[in-house]
Amino acid sequence: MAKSTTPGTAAVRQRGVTMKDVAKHAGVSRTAVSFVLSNRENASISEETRTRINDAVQELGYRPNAGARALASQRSDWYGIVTEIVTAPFAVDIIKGAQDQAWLDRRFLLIAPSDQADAVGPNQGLEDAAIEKLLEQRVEGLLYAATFHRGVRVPETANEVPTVLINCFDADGKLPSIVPDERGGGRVAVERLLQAGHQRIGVINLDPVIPAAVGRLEGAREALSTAGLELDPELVVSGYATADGGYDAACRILDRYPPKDRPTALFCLNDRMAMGAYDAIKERGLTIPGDIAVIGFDNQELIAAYLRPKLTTVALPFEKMGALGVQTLAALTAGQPILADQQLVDCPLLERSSV
Amino acid sequence: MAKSTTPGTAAVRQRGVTMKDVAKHAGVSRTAVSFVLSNRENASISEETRTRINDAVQELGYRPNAGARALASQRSDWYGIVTEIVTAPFAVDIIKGAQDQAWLDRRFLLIAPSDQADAVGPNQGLEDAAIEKLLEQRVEGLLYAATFHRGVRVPETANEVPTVLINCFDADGKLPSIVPDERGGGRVAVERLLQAGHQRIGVINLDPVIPAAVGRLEGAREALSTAGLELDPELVVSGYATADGGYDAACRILDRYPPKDRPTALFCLNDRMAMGAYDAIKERGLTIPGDIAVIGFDNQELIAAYLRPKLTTVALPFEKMGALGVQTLAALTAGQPILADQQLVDCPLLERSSV
DNA sequence: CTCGCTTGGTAACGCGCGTTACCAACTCCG
DNA sequence: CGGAGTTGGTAACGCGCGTTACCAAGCGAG
Repeated sequence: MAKSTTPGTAAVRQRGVTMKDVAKHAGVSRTAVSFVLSNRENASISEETRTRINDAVQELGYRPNAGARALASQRSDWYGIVTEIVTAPFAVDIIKGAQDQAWLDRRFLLIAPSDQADAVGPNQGLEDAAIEKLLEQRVEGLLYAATFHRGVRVPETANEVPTVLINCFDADGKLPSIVPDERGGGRVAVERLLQAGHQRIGVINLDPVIPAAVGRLEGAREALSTAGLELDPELVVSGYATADGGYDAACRILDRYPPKDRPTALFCLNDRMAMGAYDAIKERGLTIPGDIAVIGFDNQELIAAYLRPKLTTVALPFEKMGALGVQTLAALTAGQPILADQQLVDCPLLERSSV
Repeated sequence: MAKSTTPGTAAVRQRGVTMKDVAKHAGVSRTAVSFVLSNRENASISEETRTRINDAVQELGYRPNAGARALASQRSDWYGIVTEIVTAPFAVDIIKGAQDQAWLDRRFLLIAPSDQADAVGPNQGLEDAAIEKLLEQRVEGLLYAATFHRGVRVPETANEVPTVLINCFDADGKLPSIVPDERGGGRVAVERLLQAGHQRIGVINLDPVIPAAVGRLEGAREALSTAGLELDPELVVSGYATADGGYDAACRILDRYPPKDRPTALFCLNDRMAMGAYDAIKERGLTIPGDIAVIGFDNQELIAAYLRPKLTTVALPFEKMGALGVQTLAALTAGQPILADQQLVDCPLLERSSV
C-alpha cells in the first residue's frame, strides 16, 4: 500500500500512537504519562517531566483511546437515548437539548432508533434490539423519548441501568419522567386571550383522551374560572389533529353563530389545526387578529413562524426537557436522589402576531 | 446499599457477566466461548459443547462488552457523523437515513454537533472538538452533513479516517460527496407544469448564488428549452427564502401583468416561499390550481402536506443521501474504490394537489 | 506398532489504559 | 548519625475479549 495520504480512502491509517509511545518519547514510564494525562491530585510528578510529557503528547499527536479507557476505568461516559424521534422527527429538539447538555457534561449520547409509536408494530423487536445494543456499549444511563406526550411501557432490559423518560411517562409508574406542563400551557394561552379582551373563546380540541388535550383544556378552564368565566361546552369542537381537521372544526364553530355571537378568539390545541383555522377565517373575509384572534400550541417553527400573520402559540419545551433528562440521569448515576418522580416543564407563551 | 432493584436508581448494578463466567458455567475454557460466540469457521467445537455454551449464555444473560471487543479486535464498528443538523434540524432525515443504513450494517452511528453553519461563529471550536472526540472513540469513518447544499471546508483532522460529505461538497475538492441533483429536480418540476399545459411559468427564485438556486433554475431552463420554450427573465423574481419573501415576490409577479398575460403557474424554489405565494394568490381571489398552479421544492412535510390545497413539490432526498453516505463509507473502509467523486441523488416529484 | 492426520479443545499473549503497590533518593529533625 | 517523612517516580496487575500457538486423544494406513 502506497504511503500517499490520499484523503477519503482506506489508505489513510489510524496513527495509532499509544501512551507507551508517548512515554518512550518523553523518557518516562507509561504510568507517569497516565498520571499527568488524568491530572491526578496526589501525582507527585515534577513540573519539568510534566511539561516534557505534555510536549511529547503534542509532538506525537497522541489521542487517548476512549474504548480502552472505558474498559480500564469501568465507566464509559456514555448515555443512550432510544427514541422514535429518529423515525418521526417532530420532537427532534429533545435530542438537541440532550445532546447539548451531554456535551457540556463531557459525555456522549448514543442515539438508537425505536418504533414504539406504532404500538406492536411489525418490527417491535427493533426497540429491544436497540436497548440491547446500547447496553452492550455499556451506557451508564438510558433516556427514553417519545414524539408526543403519552404513557409508554419500557422494555424490561432498561431496568439494568438508570432510566429517565422524556415527553412520556411510565405506564407502570416506576420510572422517573419529564413531561411538559400541558395544563400550565393551556392556562397561559387563555390568559393571553383574556388579557387581550376576549371573552368568548372557541376551542379547537384534539382527540380528547390524549394527555395533551386533557391538560391543555383543563388549563383553559382554570384560566377562565379565575376570570370568573366558564368554558362553554358548545364552543369546544374536536377534530383530527391536522390542518384539514382544524379547518373543518373552525368552519363548524364560525358558521354556527351570527356574527355578533361568534367567538372573537380561537384557541387551537395545536399549530397544524391553527393552520387550517387560518384558512377558514380568511375564507370568510375575516382578518387575524382583527376580527378573530388565534392562538396555537406546539410552536412548530415551520408553521407558526411562517404563517401570515405569524402565529402566537405556546411552545413545547422539547430542548429543555432533553437537557433536564440528561441532568436527571447524571444525578441518578451519581447516586443522588431524584427531585421528583415526574418533573413538569413550563410551556412558555411565544408572542407573535395573531392575537 | 440495599439489594433492592428499585428501577431508575443507581442501586441497579450492571450485571457484569463476562465470558469467563460463561466458560465456568459451561465447564469449558474462555477460548471455546469466544469461538462459538464469534462463529468461527474452523472452530472445531463439538455440537454438544456448542449448545452447552449457548445455554450458559442464555442462563447467565451474558452480554458482550462492545468496548473490550473493539479494543481486542481493533475495529469499532462505529461511524461518526458530525453535522449542524443537530443544531438546525431542517435536514434531520439525513441522520435518519444514515442511522437506518448503519443499523442494517450492524454498525453504530455516533452523532456529534457542529456549527459550521455560522462560518466562523463564536464556538468554531465545537466542530474540531467534535471530530476530535469522535476519533477518540476510534470511529472507522466520518460523515459530514450540512443542512443545505453548499461548499464546506472540513477540518484537517478528518483526514485521518475515510470521510464522506453529505448534502455539501468539499470546497477543496478532495473529499467524496453526495448531493441532491438540483438540476434534475428543477427539470422535473417544470416538466410537470408543462405537462399540465402551462406555458407561461413564473419562477420565484432564491438567493441566486447558492448551488440550489443555480441548479434548479438551470433545470427549469432545460425543461423549457426541450419544449421549445425559453425562460423569460422577466418572469424570474428573487426574494428572501421565507414565506414573506415568497409572498412579496408572488405579489410582484402577479400584479405586473393584466390577467390574460399573467403566468398560469408558479415554480417556487422552496416550499416556504410557496407558502407565501399561496397567500398572495388567495388574497387576489384566485384559486389553486384552477387559476394558478403552484409547485414547490424541498418537500418540507409540515408545510407541503398541510397547505390547502396540499402542495405538489420536489423532494430533497435527505434520507437516501444519508443511507448512501453510509454505504459509500462502508465501501471506502473496506478498501473498495468509490463510485464517483460526487454522487448525485434524484429529487423525485411528489404529486399532491396544487398543479 | 508407529507415523501422520483429524477432532476438540486449552494456555497465553496482547489490545490501550487505570490503578495499586512498591521503591530509591532526598530532605529534615532530634 | 539514624530514622521518619517527602518527592519523584516505576513495575505489575487487571479490565473483557480476539487470536495464535500448542496439545492430547482418537483413528486409520502402512
